[in-house]
Amino acid sequence: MHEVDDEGLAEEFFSVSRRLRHRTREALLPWELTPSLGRAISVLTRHGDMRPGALAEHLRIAPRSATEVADDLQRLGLAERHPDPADRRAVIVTLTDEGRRISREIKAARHDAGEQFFATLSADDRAELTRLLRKLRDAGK
Amino acid sequence: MHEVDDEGLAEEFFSVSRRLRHRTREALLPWELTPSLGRAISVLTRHGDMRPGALAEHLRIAPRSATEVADDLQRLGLAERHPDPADRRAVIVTLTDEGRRISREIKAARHDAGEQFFATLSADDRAELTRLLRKLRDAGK
DNA sequence: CCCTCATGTTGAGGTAACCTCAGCAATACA
DNA sequence: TGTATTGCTGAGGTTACCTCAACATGAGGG
Repeated sequence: MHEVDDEGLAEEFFSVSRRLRHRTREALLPWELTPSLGRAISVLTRHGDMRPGALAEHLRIAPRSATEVADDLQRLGLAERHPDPADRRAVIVTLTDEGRRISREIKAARHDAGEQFFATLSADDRAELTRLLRKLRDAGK
Repeated sequence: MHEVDDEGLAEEFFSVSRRLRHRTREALLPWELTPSLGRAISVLTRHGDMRPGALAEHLRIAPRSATEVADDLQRLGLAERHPDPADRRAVIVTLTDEGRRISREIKAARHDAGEQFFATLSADDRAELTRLLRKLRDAGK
């Protein structure tokens, strides 16, 4: 019954996070996709085509970095850039048919990987973890 | 009241983890230390001088990467390498006086940063989170 | 004592996933 | 119409890892 060590809490976090990334990477290996591209595809699937800036917001990365993500997706033939009819400065990143196909495939794989990784936890624990993470994510804007 | 989405759980994790890293980095800014060096110092302080291999285990990174961490600490004058008297293949990484001094200083700063980051959570929530992270960390060896 | 195998560290070289800064084009606004 | 803002991207970092292979040393068998 010792007090909670917050420094250690952060360390636990990093440690678990790195392991999770490893697992996710393995799960995506059959498609030669990195975790970050997997996340991007999943955002595009869930929220529909969007501009790089919006993608950046969803992924919580700098706008410039979303350009890179779009580049990679495009290079893999999973996404395309189209001019935004509403604003000639902007482009819209859209998933290709292939992108959508892959998206469906990896969704299952990723779900399994998540399942496996978080399977140590009971359904209640997972719900609890989700609640705690949301709190941390939403804190400070 | 919608069901828990495991894919999202992983995403939450990455998102929160990156934010935590940002915060930690800011906290260590006065000492020009990166989070990973901060962690290394804290391991050396808590568990005493050790060989790179052991450091790698504690940090859960590849042995080769611990060499790099040791390099950086040495370059900053915070650690030194000494031959292991028990095994001439090995070296022992020891904190310098400066290293120990810094260690004490940043311990407080890091604690504060952790405090601040996890302050959103109640004491109970923090305990709960620690429990969940330990479970995840210890799962699979 | 030698041979082989395992262990500890490190050089070389690579990667993912970010970042900032500056520039260009287009839009919004006063 | 001039100025500020917005959206994207080129250029050029950086961090924190990784693998692979070399090299020295140590440990155990015969």
